[in-house]
Amino acid sequence: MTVTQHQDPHAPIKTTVQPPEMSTIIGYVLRRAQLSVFQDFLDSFAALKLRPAEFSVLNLIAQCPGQKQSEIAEQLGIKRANFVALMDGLEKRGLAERRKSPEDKRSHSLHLTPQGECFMAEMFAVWRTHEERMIERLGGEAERDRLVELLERLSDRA
Amino acid sequence: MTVTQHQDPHAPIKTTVQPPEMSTIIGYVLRRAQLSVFQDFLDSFAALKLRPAEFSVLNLIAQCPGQKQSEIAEQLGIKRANFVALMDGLEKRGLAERRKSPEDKRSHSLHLTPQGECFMAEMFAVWRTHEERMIERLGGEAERDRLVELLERLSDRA
DNA sequence: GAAGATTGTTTTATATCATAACATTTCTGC
DNA sequence: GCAGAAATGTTATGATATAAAACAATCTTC
Repeated sequence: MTVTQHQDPHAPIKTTVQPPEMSTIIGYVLRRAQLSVFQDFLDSFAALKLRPAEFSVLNLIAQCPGQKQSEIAEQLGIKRANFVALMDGLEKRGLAERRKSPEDKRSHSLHLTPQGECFMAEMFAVWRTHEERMIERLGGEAERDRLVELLERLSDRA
Repeated sequence: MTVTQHQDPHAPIKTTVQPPEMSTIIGYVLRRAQLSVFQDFLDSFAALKLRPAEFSVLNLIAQCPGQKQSEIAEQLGIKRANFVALMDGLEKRGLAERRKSPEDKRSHSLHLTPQGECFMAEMFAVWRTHEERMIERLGGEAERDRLVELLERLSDRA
């Protein structure tokens, strides 16, 4: 429904610009999609009590164990101050641990615990079914690839 | 960098699943893109002191004046309790107003003020340059259309 | 060795979001 | 018509996310 439907066709042309349809606004559609995908993620991981940020941290530690706290935090765009509580949680649950680095006694290098390694198997299984569901929404792997490429163009800033 | 790079090729095959590359995880790439686009939006609208939610509300009111508060809120996925303060702000700035509906004395119908109409012109000008910048990042209008279509498949849930 | 930068941490402030409760008004079933 | 249920806007409250400032310990630079 647009404003013009209510305007007298013989009335002088309005100087106000036409409001853009919400469904064409990139940021809006992007936000809605992100919320929807995150909701599915949260539902999928409710039993494991794992948040997206925690998933990402565990995944990054698994990919490259021994990285410093601030390195992991920065990769995810998390301020190091806010990363502390997140890491405390993972440590309290026995999934990951901080080790004092001998070379740099300021920093903590992050590792998975054996329990954490075990947890990852469950985590990946849950994640894969979630991801398959998203790919199904998109229509297939090809569409997923196209989407990811377009999204990376949007975020590839300095 | 992957875990396999550090594994002895003669070691027994690890039973742990390979961690997925972050850059292939739909939710992650989606979130990063959304943050990047929103950041550009926030920078663009810093002078006008307008947040994405306020932009959307003004836009929806302009598209269809007279809608109830809860209708606007629901379209944007905002809880009506949280919508109150948002609308208070727009009203205090003289951009929009609540009118008591004669038919339903519980509800408020929302309208732009004359000042609000005037503000919309500035708002659209700023928004258009922002949107053009995002389209440029994507590579053109065709890419924007493809992206929007894929994103809508992701959020088209009940 | 001194000055400055880095790392992890605590504290604080702000924004976002969900939930519950409430008064007023409307709707529904009978 | 009326009693109970639902809708609407509002307030209050708690949880979560995010940002910034300050600090101690450590490292780097000169």
